[in-house]
Amino acid sequence: MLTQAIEDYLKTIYKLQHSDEHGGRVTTSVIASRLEVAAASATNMIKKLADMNLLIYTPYHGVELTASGEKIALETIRHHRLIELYLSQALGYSWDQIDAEADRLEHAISEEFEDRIDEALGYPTVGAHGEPIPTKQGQIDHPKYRRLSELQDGQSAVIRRVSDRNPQMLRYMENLQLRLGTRVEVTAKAPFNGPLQLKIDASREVSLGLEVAGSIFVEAD
Amino acid sequence: MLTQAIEDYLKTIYKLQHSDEHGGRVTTSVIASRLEVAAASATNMIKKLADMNLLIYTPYHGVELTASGEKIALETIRHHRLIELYLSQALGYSWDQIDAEADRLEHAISEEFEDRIDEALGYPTVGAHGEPIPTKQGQIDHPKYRRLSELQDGQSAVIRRVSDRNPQMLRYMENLQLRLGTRVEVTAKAPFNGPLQLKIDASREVSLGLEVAGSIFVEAD
DNA sequence: ATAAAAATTTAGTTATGGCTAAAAATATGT
DNA sequence: ACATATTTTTAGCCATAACTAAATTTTTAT
Repeated sequence: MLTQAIEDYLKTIYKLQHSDEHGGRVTTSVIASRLEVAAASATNMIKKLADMNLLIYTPYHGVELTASGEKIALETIRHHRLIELYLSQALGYSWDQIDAEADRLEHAISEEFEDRIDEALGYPTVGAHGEPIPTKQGQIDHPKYRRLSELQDGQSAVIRRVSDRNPQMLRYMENLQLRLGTRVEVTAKAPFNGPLQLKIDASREVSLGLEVAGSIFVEAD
Repeated sequence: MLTQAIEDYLKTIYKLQHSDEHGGRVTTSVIASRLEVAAASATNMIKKLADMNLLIYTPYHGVELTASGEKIALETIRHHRLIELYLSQALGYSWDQIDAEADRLEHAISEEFEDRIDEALGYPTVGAHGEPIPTKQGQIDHPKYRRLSELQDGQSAVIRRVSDRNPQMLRYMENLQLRLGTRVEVTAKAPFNGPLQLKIDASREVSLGLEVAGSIFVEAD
């Protein structure tokens, strides 16, 4: 019924719909590249999902999840984020390892498992990388944080979320002790898209490239 | 490469080879019925596994795992039993729930996950139902316990393993507080394969049917 | 406006792992 | 020993979900 592939597509489409990067338009090629499959494979699956009324498909123009498609996506995302948090809190996984493990486990766990780790974690609302965790009823809000790269010289902020796209980058951030809740202050900003100088926890100073700074989401004072 | 189906077949074949019930001969139909697939499906998979050198197949007569087939089977069984124990110890699952959950998770976890729960459990050698847990190197021993149903009137023994085949029966045992390590004494045995009278933990007395008693393995004094 | 480029879909293929029905081999009972 | 029953295999089919190559549609650039 609900195969792993279906859950993966719906989850990916949901995330694309709610990311600012593609202007709301979720096309075949973006889906395909995120899932690392050929565009033709994505077209096939999209048609199948449209037949199942999980999304609305306008050929050549993109897709949009229906209410039932979104429900399944949010359930999958909830599984993923609870598992990620459990791996890091209960089993000592590092930031860069949890996504890959959760990608496989999210399709294998029961509702029972979901409930038990939810309880063990104290009913968290935010995942290991700061993402919101949808409730069991499918409620979720998307707080709009600013990218660290957008801060002006002299501004101070607290890290609220980091992108989980690149494990190597996550490892780099972890080494710098850039964690959720960490206070950072931009002490200098080099021109021509140069790196920014950062004071971490009011103590250490580091120079941070824009790619990394753009992957860190902060709440400014 | 190693699909879920392959791991399931190898695990099942290993267990059948080491169970006393079928006299060592592991046939297509026994495999098929354990996995709840049609006999023709089992034949197909068996031929595939033989091509992969994971087992030796004598058409119309049965299969025997090769060293590499056994290695994969033991890794899968190790995953399964570690997960079962983790579910019951760390997440509070009951005896009857862990097998089904572990059946799905065993194919999804990484070596990292295996190592972490192994450590969290204190490197256990015995699973939640008393089964031996293969080592990472694939070592395992099969202690030969007697069935509670085989004990004579007046004999006393300690429960060392229970069959995990029937969840309802597991729930029944759990309700009676028949656990690993529980001391039991046969106080009476009804003739003509009748039930046996059991004193549990030197206190409560219950009457136990032979089917249940045959699913409990004990170490007699 | 239209030709070239890019994105998307269609058509056809592959691998996995099920299934049923029919054929063949093995086991059983008299 | 041999007819019947049972087990197993073969043959052919189906669904899932990937792929490449070719055709089609949309977008972009002149």
